[in-house]
Amino acid sequence: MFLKTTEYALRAVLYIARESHEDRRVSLAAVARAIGSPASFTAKIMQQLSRDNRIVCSVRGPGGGFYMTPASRQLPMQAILEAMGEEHLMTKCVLGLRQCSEKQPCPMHEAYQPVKAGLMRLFTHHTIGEMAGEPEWRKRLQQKRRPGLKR
Amino acid sequence: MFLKTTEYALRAVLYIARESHEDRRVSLAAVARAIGSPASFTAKIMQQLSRDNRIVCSVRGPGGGFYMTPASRQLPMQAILEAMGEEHLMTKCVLGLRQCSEKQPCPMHEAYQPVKAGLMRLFTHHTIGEMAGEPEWRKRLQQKRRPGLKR
DNA sequence: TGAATAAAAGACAAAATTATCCTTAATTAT
DNA sequence: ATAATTAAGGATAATTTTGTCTTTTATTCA
Ligand code: FES
Ligand code: FES
Repeated sequence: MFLKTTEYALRAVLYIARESHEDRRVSLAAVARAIGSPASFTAKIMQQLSRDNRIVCSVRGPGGGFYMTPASRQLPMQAILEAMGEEHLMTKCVLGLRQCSEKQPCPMHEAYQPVKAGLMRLFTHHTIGEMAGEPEWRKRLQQKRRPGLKR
Repeated sequence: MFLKTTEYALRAVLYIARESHEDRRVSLAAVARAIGSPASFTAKIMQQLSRDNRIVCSVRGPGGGFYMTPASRQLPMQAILEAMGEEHLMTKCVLGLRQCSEKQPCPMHEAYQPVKAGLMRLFTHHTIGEMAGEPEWRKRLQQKRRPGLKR
């Protein structure tokens, strides 16, 4: 579905949102650990996410790290996709045609419509803060290491 | 969503299904033209799709080309994904975690469920032949060339 | 002020995907 | 049989994505 970069971004933002809700600022290392992605790669992703402090804010130096303001936690999930340049995935044609519309529908368009609508709804009708929600069973953000795979 | 390879595959199969319904066999060149993908790349994809004649059948030599049997047109769309090794996309976690299940749901799992179900339904409840259907407005499989982009 | 810390930025490397080209094998028609 | 046609297969290249490493900049604290 999404690029790995974007998947990491979604996981990272949800993690930071949760920590920020408890007024905790988190380091790059902590984010990487929490979402199970390589630290130096995570760094690049965090740069995209904290550009202009649009989604997450960053502070350098001792005790620094990343956090989200209550305001940015009110952003729709879509904002993460936009920051990663993958918002088109919600609206693109399932066959990869340049545009998806009723005007010139592809053979799958009609049947795909509900899925597309669901995707759009998923990312526009839920805020980051809401998705990051508190219930214990919503905590999973890191996959268990695949045994015998270094890193 | 899918790899470009898979998008091409979906378009190619739908095209061939339609032609086969009219008892026409189509050449590689015709397929590439119809779906707007580079011919030599399309060749590779066709190889995957005609391996063991599982989805499309191929015949070499003059007048040769590709076609689908009525039986293979009865296959669910999913079969194309399987042939391309992308069937996991229907069931994978939207955050990219290794497994997606109620047992260990990610923060988006609940909200994502309807989309996932829709995706699965889309590819399991529709046959290739059905998707390739006849109505005029279902004919679009090729995107107009982007002006000023060589190929 | 100076040293330590942590993210930003940039250069580079590896891997996967996308794409091209050339040779081979199968089939048909002459 | 031979030549022509068409897909299969293999090698290689370009591009994009993914990942690493090093240097720089900002911030804090002693
Ligand atoms: S045009 Fe293909 S899904 Fe809408
Ligand atoms: S566990 Fe993430 S979508 Fe199901």
